Amino acid sequence: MDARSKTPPTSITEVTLDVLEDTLSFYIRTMNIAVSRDLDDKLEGLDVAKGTGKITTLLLVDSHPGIRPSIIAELILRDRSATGRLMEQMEDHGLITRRQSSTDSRVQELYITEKGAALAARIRPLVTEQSRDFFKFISPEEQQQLMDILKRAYRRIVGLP
Amino acid sequence: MDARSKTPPTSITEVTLDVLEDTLSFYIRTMNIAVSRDLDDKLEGLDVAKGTGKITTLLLVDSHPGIRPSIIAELILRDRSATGRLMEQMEDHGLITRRQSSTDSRVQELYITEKGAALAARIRPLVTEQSRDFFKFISPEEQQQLMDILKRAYRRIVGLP
DNA sequence: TATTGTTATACTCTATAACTATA
DNA sequence: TATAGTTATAGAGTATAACAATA
Repeated sequence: MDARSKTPPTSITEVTLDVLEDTLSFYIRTMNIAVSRDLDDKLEGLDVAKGTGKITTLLLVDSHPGIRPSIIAELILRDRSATGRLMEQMEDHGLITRRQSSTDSRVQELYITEKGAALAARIRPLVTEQSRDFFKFISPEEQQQLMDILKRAYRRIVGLP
Repeated sequence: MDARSKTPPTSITEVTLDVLEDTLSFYIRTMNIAVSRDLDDKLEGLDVAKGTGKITTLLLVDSHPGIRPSIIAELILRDRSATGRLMEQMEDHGLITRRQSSTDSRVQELYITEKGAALAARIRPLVTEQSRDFFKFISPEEQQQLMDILKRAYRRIVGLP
């Protein structure tokens, strides 16, 4: 059988997504676009909007003073070069500071600034709320299911127990 | 209480993700990075690697001859300008052709080429397999659960019933 | 020899706005 | 006045490779 249609579709309701209809990675990828766009809107103008990594970095540095860029790199799934540029950008914005470690001069220690701490405090509720609101039409039980499974996947991929 | 640690962590296992630990959008965004990277690897050199949209476009045009760019734009969550550039790129690669509609000269009809059809046939199993393999460590039942929920979210966002 | 971080490059995506042509 | 598609631009992310300094 062939799913090919005879006349061109004139509305999205006449379209099927071919094999993507049942492909989990397709939904992850498209939902990422939607949820990231919504998050950017909610954080507009806030110095951590746009792109993945800024929020995680800010919260990690705030919660773990002295954390190293290479650890953040592993957790946000970026390489060291991308992470380095991210740190530089956040330092330029006055959110974090970088210090050379006294015990191993190759490594840097990251510390939050006052401005960074204030921003962290401000975005924590926003980030939580955005996720909850965005998935509002999915029941809390299913949201939890979804998160449990994805959390397991994430932890496995970054190498957490 | 304060989750702040006293000494800098030296391994990712000593780190907690702050509020992101329980934030669904965080996991969607990070899993997107991982799954997209893996998909790019699996499709390396294949003219549809890199970026979301090329695969969907190729399969949609193959399954729905004469489909319009604006319909594809809605389904891949891009605006018309981004979609237009995507169409141009795929036409340059000889995968699709664009024709002006005879009934409404504003709209274009997209058609697959021989080369495009061959590529579509080739990637269909690859795309399905990639998703299955990538989430192999999650049980088939849970994969299905995950997909059902995300599919519902996707359909709601693009405005499908 | 491995690790941490830097630099450079080239490519792609994203968002916005202004524009043409047609309905 | 609304719709389909184009063009231009600025900002961001991504991948890769080569590099310096240190362990």
